[in-house]
Amino acid sequence: MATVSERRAPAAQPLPAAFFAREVLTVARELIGCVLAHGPCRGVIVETEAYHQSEPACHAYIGRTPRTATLYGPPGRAYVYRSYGIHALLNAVCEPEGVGAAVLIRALYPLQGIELMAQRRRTSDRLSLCSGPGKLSQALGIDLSLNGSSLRGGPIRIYPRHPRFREPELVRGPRIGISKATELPWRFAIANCKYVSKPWPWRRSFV
DNA sequence: CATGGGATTGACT
DNA sequence: GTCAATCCCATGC
Repeated sequence: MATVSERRAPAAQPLPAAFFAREVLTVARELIGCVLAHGPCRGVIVETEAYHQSEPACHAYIGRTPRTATLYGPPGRAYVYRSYGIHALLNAVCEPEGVGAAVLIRALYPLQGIELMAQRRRTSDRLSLCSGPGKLSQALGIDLSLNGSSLRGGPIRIYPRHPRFREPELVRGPRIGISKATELPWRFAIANCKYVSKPWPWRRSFV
């Protein structure tokens, strides 16, 4: 008879840089269900958006500047920037080095470190702990100093979806909070998930 | 050097 | 539904 330790899956390694070096839309889709960790806090990624230098909603659209240097750098690093003067938004840099592209992590299903998250967010409502890009950064303690850090060997890590969790059913739609390239359906989320930043007003479309 | 625009959120009408 | 908070950085003079 198999023991518990034999039955348990081996400890997962963070996603390799090669995972992020692919097309940003592919990475945005496949990051759904993966686990984001910082310190004692962990959560399942339930919502993402893709950004690419070829479209004007992406910061990298203007070319390489001090601000966008991280976006054009090697894949598998964190691009963290300040939004509206208040919030730190976390992205995963994608595509080969030299291409400006990233996936914005927009919402998590909290797994571990929930008490600390609640303390930082000043709420105990689990649904609103990480249901937005600014919220999840606050909950996990992610700030601008982590811009450029590795998502594999740095303080922030992203782990693959646990094998015993089945592949999530996804929905897809236009990105939120942007004024340019609003027609692109580059937002992804787990279908019917209550932990996303905003519900899907449109009819469900499967990926 | 001055200005303006946000990949958001929470409080309020 | 409206709106302000607040800061980094790109742009233009």
